[in-house]
Amino acid sequence: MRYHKIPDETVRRLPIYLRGLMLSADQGLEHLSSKSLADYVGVPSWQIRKDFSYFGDFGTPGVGYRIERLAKEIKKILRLHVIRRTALVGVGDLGTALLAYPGFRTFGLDIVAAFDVDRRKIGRKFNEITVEDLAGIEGLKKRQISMAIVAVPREAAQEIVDKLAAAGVRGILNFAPCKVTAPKRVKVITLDIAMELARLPYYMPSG
Amino acid sequence: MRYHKIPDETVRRLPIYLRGLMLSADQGLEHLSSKSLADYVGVPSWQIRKDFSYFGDFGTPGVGYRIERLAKEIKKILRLHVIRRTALVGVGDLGTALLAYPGFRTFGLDIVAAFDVDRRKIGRKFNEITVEDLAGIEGLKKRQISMAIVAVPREAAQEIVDKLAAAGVRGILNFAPCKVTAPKRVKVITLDIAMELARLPYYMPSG
DNA sequence: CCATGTGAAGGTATTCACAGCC
DNA sequence: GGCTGTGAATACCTTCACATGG
Repeated sequence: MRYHKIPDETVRRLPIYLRGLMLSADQGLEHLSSKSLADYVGVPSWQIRKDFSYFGDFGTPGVGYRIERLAKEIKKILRLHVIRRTALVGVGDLGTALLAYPGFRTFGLDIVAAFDVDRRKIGRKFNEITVEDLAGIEGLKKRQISMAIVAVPREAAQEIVDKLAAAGVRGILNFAPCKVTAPKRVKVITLDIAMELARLPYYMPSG
Repeated sequence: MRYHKIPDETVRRLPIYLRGLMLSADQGLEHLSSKSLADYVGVPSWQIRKDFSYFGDFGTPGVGYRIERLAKEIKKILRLHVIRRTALVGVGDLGTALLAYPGFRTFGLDIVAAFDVDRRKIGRKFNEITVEDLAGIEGLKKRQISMAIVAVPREAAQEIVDKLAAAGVRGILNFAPCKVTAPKRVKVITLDIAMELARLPYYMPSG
């Protein structure tokens, strides 16, 4: 194996593999072939092997991959080997759902704070998390929170992103349906749910 | 302009453009240059022009694009020119949030039915939609519902997809964090929220 | 003169096929 | 025999530069 930059598309697939590996580990398996994983996650086996080849030799020909070891390595590459303390901004319908969503924990992502402007929500508890006033964002750095989820209306999104950037947050998952800009030191991923649904009809057979 | 297959990546961007165009139309604008749209949606102007070039000549050199006409054409390509009646399966935290989500309407997507197994939820009303028993899925075809959103736990997802496929649904947006299979006549897009967040640390400067 | 539309160039990701190893 | 790892071939997408047209 030689040095390779890991392609973005591979990075996008790594969490898929990771989930598959962790679920297999839960079932008590030790080894897994690229073919089995392929069946499980729905990515072709050659793609899986190619992807893994970018960052090391983890497989044994004739046997497969050592699940435990590979999972650990993928976590390290994705920088998920440490628990990521995450803040949620915007405790509306979507925000509340995200607070309750169990899937983040799987990846070592832990929502530890929630913020909202709405006075009626501040102080209320959702899933062990007490909603705080927006002003509290300033204290994120001290609380070692470096990631945030933005689930506020479109009009408020940019302002919130600015505040988060100022507070030292370095990664933001934005659910608001708009472009937001941030300093280079902050990575923003925008996830617009409606847009995923919007391209579904295009691919539906017979309109 | 000659015949071109529209690349998948372009299809992925079309809803972004569409939203930008509709918002510009709301502001009373009639024409828009690729440069202005670029600033607005965060996609380079040459990419926008290239994307539009795949399906026709809608621009006027020196002036820009006629917003109204282009928006209509994009809707037609994405097959969003008719209202899409959509069913929601799984009225948990996420499902409830999706029922309340205003963003779908923008694209002519209309959630008109909701299903759940939970007896306590059946009969309750969320946002004008009364939750029905899962068995009601069978009647989707008669009700002219051809799309569905799946927001159930992982374990139930495949079974629900099977039911939906049997009921004549042709497009499914799956929020369950797992691979699901469906007949070729049904297009499935899986959107795993946790996975988007999981690749954020990789791109965060300085870990 | 300004902005579109597009060939051509360049880059990136997917797919294949098979050598090499257990 | 079975499965990995990878160069090479292919397909796809992005980027550029500019001819073309209002």
